Amino acid sequence: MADKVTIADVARVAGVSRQTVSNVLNTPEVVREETRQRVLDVVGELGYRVNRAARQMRTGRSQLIAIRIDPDRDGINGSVLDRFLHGLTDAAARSGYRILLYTADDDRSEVATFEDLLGAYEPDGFVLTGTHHRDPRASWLLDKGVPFVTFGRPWGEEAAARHPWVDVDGSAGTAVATRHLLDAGHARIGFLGWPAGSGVGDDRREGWARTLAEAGVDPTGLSRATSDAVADGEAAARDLIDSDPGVTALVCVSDSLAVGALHAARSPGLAWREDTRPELPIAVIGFDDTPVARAVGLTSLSQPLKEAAASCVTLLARILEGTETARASAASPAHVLLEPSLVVRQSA
Amino acid sequence: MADKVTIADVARVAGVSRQTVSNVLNTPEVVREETRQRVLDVVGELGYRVNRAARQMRTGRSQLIAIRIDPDRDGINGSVLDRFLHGLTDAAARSGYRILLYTADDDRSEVATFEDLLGAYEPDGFVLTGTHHRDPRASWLLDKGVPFVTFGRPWGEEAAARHPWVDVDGSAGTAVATRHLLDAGHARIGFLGWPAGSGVGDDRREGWARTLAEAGVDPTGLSRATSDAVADGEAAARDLIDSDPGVTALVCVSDSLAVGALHAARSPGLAWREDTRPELPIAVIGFDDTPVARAVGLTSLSQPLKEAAASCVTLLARILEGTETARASAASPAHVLLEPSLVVRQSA
DNA sequence: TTGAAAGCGCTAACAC
DNA sequence: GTGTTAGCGCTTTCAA
Repeated sequence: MADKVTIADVARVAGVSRQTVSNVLNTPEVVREETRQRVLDVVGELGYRVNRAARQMRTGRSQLIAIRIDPDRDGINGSVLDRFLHGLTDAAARSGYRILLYTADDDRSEVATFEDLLGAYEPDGFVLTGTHHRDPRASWLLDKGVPFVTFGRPWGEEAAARHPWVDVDGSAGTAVATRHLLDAGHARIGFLGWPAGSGVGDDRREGWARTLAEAGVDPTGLSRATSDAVADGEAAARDLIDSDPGVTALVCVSDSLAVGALHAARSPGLAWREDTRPELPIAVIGFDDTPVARAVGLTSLSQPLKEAAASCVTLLARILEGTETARASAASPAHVLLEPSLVVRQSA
Repeated sequence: MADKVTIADVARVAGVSRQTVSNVLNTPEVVREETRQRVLDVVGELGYRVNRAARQMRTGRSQLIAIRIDPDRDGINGSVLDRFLHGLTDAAARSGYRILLYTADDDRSEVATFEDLLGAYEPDGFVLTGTHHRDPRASWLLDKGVPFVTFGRPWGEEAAARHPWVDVDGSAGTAVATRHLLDAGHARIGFLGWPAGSGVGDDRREGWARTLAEAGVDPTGLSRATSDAVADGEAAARDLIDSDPGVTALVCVSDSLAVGALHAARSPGLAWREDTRPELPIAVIGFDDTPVARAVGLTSLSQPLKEAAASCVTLLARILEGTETARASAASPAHVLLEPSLVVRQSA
């Protein structure tokens, strides 16, 4: 183990009392410049670092932010959360926090983990991801007055705006994608989405529908809903293309569905279409700009995950360090909405 | 915040001393069954949880395991570490530990982070990934006597076997892949790898070369080395195929290269080969079974990451909890070598 | 501006 | 088998 150097060692070497050292570290403005500098020198010299456990006992602050890590469900979209996690770890470190990981199988077990963590490690706050309608996790934390930020809007009406959040504007993203396709000469642009009811999915569909309508194209009948798997995306794309031969492009709610759509669009079964419009292959745009998109040349919408993570830390730190309490912030919670950007590749 | 309930509360309600409660929790065998049960009941009733910070001050143990999180470099292989991380978080929780995250840009800054972390949060141990020749991180931890396990063998001769490690047998994996191709009727099987010098890459190449040689095929000239990008894989595959028309299958060191190889294998430029052997398309096998492999139908070698993570925790916990010190374990460090498994898809 | 004392919640010794 | 004492390293009163 590293040789443990305490505040007493620093005090002794610098020839001051322990409290003076503590003051230099926590309230430097109260110490004379000369003393301050001498203490700081000794701190550097000895490689002193405040012991978090001891400080925590006095202040009740652990400098820990807890977040859940998921197994990548479908395997394709998993990478999104990972990039977010990296950004979070980075941003947290810069603000003097560290990230504590936990796993949970569902909302209920996650709440149980909250209790566990809060009782044992006492993280100062939580970052919640994958928020959804009537999220019991947010309610629980709100109830206990535990500081937290969500990456994802509070979709449920009831919980709306009762806690700070950071999100990426999905409908703005699909709007940009749709406009890109319109500009490229496509008119009948389809949408492959998830079943209605998921906040994220509905939001992304809305951006497509709105943009299409604005361009004078009726989106009715041009949308399909399916679960988030490559095979489902392929089937849905095929169905849509077959039912409406005028469709020349597809905007998808995820890269998983988009990869499936790409399979369908490039399949030999579609060869007959070459008669109809030989030089215009079916364009496909995905969402999330995952490694898979890069690998298969899929145009996709990229989320500014680094910025999102940094915003989460900023918002959380504001509650943690500011005068405002969790409850006070609940009165008028801050939020950040970021814009995704279109990464154009061969597929569109 | 959750209402803080201390050991004193439990003692009072149960009608025993604080120490007895502590004994029930830490050395239950020393307390009378009847008392033990009563105390446990009160603990459950009050929802008491030991405060880690306080315990840490006494015992010096934080119940924290630190690991670095990387930004996914090439984007494809990144998912491997993520699945490992999930498994680690899970396994650690089951053993009473939590995972603390940190980032670092290189070995030097990682060592600096070690010092920081050790001085402040005092993690009980580290899990190192991406080990390589002459790894300064392992030496530093070894030097300080800090417990750690590496996911990845100590490739350098000098550090060999001086610390516990867990790894997946890359050469066994490529051997299985090569044998699979041989069984399918392929003879001239190529290999797309990384430049010599990386332990992992050399190991994987070795498995292919050995198996091919065993089958009576001289591997000379059938191997190409390149950096780990899809485009590089495609170029290398094309080069290999062009230079040796007899090549009908490729084993690749990573899914990134394999995806590139797949592009080359399926490209129209190879149409002329149909004359040579119409019913035998060029087979490709990757390594890591990433989401990309699943998405593009690539046969690939899957690492047992969950088991690897669990083994890391087991090994670390043995040092942390056993009588053996970090130094003692350095004398004859335990290690675990796991076998990857072949996931067969359309590509081979 | 600096120093002395108290105590956060816990567990390792030791006494009972 | 159970209770008492002390102290981990720090910060927060309060006094000098």
